[in-house]
Amino acid sequence: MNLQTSKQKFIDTWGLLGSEWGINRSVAQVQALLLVSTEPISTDEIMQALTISRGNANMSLRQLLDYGIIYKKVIAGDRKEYFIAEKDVWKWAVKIAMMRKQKEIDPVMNVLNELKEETKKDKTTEGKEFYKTVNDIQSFTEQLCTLSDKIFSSHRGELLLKLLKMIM
Amino acid sequence: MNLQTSKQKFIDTWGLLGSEWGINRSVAQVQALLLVSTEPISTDEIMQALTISRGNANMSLRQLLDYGIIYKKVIAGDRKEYFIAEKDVWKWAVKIAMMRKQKEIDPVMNVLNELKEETKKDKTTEGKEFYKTVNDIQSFTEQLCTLSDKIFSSHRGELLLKLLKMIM
DNA sequence: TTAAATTTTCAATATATATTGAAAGTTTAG
DNA sequence: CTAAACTTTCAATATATATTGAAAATTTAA
Repeated sequence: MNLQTSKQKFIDTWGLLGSEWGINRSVAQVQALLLVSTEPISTDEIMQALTISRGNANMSLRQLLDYGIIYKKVIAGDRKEYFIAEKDVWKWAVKIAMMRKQKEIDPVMNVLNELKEETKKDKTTEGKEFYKTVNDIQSFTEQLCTLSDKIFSSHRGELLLKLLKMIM
Repeated sequence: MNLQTSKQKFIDTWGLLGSEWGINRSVAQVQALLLVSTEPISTDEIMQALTISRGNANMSLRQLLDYGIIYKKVIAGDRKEYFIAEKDVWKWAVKIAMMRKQKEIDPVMNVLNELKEETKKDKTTEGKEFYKTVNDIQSFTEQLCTLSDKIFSSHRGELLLKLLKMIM
């Protein structure tokens, strides 16, 4: 298998994983393509490499720029925009995790807190059971978020390595 | 807001979160409904409570049973099947995490390992760069999986609590 | 047995999500 | 300025995913 085929396999696999985890396939593929590109590439090159439309390529690039996991790169003497990927896995993984937490976990946590507040004073068995269920999920999630915040906010995972050593 | 309304809000929120993370909305809602039910409930009651079809209710229940996060409950003198949820958040969270790792992460890790194997001997700059990219992702993921395995395999999160204390 | 109750299956259908592509908007070289 | 190069937008369309519902299969009470 040659390198180009390997790169294609990487792009396809990454796209599939994304779609299984609620990240648009094209977006994941564009990130993958940029990750395995040695040179900055333009929208036209992305369209060609992934056989996607200009609109799709543009929207995927904007989303990745918003996430802060790819960058624009100016090429002297060329009007086109070129793009490169953040290559440090830690950096981009942290950004994706933070973004998804903020966009999807935090709103759920807010609802759970509201539900706790609303049922706190309910003294029926049913009310107390509901409160407990919500509270269990809420405090479990909070613990996981706290731990992952700590791990991700420590530079380049030194904390993770320390923790791994500690518990092995 | 009364308890029934709160329960409905919980079910809706849980269904939305599921769909954002690649878990079928109905499946997530059925789990949520069982989590907030004080009594075992039947397929018909689920259909009515969530206004979903018999086929959908049945398939969602089978999936949750497969995951091992809900159980069948026999009610004496009744031919119908009744269902209850695993209420221990740790237990069901671990099962969901393990299942998704096996189904979605492990196959990706296998591809990454294959790609490393295929490009290990490539001595071109491009080949070495690709190898590094794949290796970075692969070893990062491996570290996270190792840590989460340790946390999740320790009973009811005592390890998580220990880790949290340690790093605060 | 057998027939009513219950569960399962899956082709048809509906819904949600992703993608296209061309028109509109913006930027820049000359 | 202005026209070509380039980017963005978004209604139309295509694709993927979820859901239905009725027929088939299975189970069980009598």
